[in-house]
Amino acid sequence: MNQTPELTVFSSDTERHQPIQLTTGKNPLEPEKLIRREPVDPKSFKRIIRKMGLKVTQQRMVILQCMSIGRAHVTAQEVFEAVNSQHPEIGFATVYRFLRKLAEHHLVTEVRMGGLPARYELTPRRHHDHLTCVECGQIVEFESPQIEVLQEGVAKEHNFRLTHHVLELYGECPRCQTK
Amino acid sequence: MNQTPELTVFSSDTERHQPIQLTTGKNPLEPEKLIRREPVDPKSFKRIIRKMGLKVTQQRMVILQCMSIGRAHVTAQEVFEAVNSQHPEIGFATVYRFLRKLAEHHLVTEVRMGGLPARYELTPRRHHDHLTCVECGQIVEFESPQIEVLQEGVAKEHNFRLTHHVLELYGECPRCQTK
DNA sequence: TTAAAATTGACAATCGTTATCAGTTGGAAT
DNA sequence: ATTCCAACTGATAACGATTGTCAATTTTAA
Repeated sequence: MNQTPELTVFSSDTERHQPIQLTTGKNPLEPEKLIRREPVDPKSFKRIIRKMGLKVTQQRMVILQCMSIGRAHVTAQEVFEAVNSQHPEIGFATVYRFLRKLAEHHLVTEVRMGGLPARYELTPRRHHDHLTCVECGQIVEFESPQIEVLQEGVAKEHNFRLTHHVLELYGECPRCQTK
Repeated sequence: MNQTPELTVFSSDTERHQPIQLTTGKNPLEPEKLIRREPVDPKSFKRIIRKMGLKVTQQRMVILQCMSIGRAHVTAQEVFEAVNSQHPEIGFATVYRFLRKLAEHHLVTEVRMGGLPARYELTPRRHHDHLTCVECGQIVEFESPQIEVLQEGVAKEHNFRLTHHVLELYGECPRCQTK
C-alpha cells in the first residue's frame, strides 16, 4: 500500500534548519538509528499532506520537518518538544492530532511497548520488528521473513485472515551485559 | 521457573460458588477459552499466597477464586467487577495491587495489546502467544516453537541476551470474515 | 475576495494506573 | 488467648497519556 518513500527525506537548501535533537528528559535512550537522508524541498511535505486529503498548514509543515530529523522512534511528547523549541505557538494537541492522522494514513507507525507512551516512526519502506534493550532502551530493528512466513501459517491454521502483527523482542544489549 | 500449576485449579465441594461471568460492559468479547478444571479446596490459594511471602487475607482469597473461573484473559476492571458483585466491600485498589503482586511472582501474565487496558491471564504451563480478531476481540492462543527458535537466532545475531518477547497476531476470525 | 469548511490552541475531560494515608487486620511472639 | 507491629486495606487523590470541546483563526475552492 502507501509505503511512501517521500517522508524519508528532508528540507531544502534555501531554508537552514539546525538539527533538532529529539530527546527524552526522563528516559534518555542510548544512541540509536538516526534519520539522515538526502535533503529535499518542502514541496514534498505539501504533496504528502495533500495526498492525505488535508489542508497544508504551517504547523503541519513544521511537524513533518521535525520528524524527518533526529531519532527514529519518538514519542508525541518528544515531537512536541522539538516543534515547540522552534515554534512555541504550536500546541500539543495539534502535534497529537497530526500524528494520529499520519498513523491513519500509514505514513507513520505507532509502536507501543508495555505501558510506555507510544512511539512513532516513519513507516519503513520494508517491514521490520524491534529488539529492545530492557536496560538502556536501545532499539534495534530487524527483519525476519522466515518468522513472517510462520506467522501466516499460524493464522491459516486457525482460518484467520492476518491483518498485522506486533513482534517485540526484549533482552540485554551487548553493552549492558558487560556492565 | 515458577510455572505453578496450582493456580489452574479451583474451589472445594464444601463451598458452593456460582460461576461468575467475567464480562466487559463496553467491549463484550466473543466466547473464548474459559478456565474450567477439577475443583480444589481453598487451601491451595493459601499456599499460593504464602509462597509469595504475603499475608492470607479474605480479599486475596476472593480475588483468586474469581480469577480461577470464567474468561481466560481479563482486565483488572473485569476482575474487580466479579469480585465486587460478591463482595462490594472490596476495593478497586486492592484488586489492582494484588494483580501486580501476582504478576511480579509470575503467577499471572500481563498481556498488553495496543493502547487497550492490560489483560491478565493465569500464567500458562506452556508459553504461548495470541492471535486476536480485530473485529470481535476473540483471542486464540497458539504455540510456535519454530518462531521461538528464530527469535533466539535474531537475538544472537545482535548479541542480545533475550529475556522475553511479545508476539500478537491480528486478523479476522473465520466467523467475522463471513459477515 | 469571499465564504464555507477545516484547523488550531487552550484547556478540560477521560482513561488506566499508581501513590498516599489513616484505619484495620493477620499472624508471630508472648 | 492476648498483644503488637508490620502488612494490608479502602477511599481518594494524583498521575501521565491521550482525547474531546469550542471559540477563534486559517486554508482553499469558487
